Amino acid sequence: MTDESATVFRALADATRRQILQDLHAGELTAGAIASRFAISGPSISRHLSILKAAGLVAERREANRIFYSLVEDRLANCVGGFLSAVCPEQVVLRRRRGRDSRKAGAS
Amino acid sequence: MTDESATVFRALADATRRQILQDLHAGELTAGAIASRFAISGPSISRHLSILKAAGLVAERREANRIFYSLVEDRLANCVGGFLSAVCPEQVVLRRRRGRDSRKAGAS
DNA sequence: TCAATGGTTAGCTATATGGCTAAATAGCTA
DNA sequence: TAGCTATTTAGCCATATAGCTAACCATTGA
Repeated sequence: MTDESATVFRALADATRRQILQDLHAGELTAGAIASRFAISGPSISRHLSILKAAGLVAERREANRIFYSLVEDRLANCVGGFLSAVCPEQVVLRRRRGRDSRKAGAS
Repeated sequence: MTDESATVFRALADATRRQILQDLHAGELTAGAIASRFAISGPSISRHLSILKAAGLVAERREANRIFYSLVEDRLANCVGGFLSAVCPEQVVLRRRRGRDSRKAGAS
């Protein structure tokens, strides 16, 4: 919890990974489908996906011989939105957080 | 505009820089005052500040022989909040953006 | 069991990053 | 001008990052 968001911000530092997250907003995609959207090699995309997964920003689901990746919106919203709330709370509003600390979010 | 937020996300990738931004939320600070909060050398902090400045996340103001740094909240909110709005709009709300598209923000 | 497809892991290279110390610059004050 | 404080710039070093190709699992289907 303390500094655990570091992996998230590190993951967001790369433009390809940010684009992957954006692409996943429309719905889950296979690794191959994701790779086909970029001009870089499959293995490189695979590594990007593993970084996103390690950061908790995506989840994977295996079906037959392909792997579907999907966005973990809560994770992104909580980490990044949490940071924004700490640095410029006047400009951003987090919608009620779901999950582990939903009961603490009693503020107006 | 296009991919100009890259410098912002790159700047946010480092924990020291995120902490500096957070510290600046309380008000402007001199480079020395900022440096004294960390266990790393002054020159290193100076470089972090130049990266934040290049990203447009902080502004500097010279007074006598010290330099005061201050947070540029709009920049942070627009870049990062803009990304969140694109990836997980259901979870985050951007309060009215000031500046270039303020007239489009007719919401309450 | 073999081959084909979809992905990942290994190993390599080049560049970027972040930290340090030493030296330079900026702005006072004597 | 000299000297002092505040901060940045210049080099240097070690590690991290991102890309590539080649090789290795995993799953399905003949």
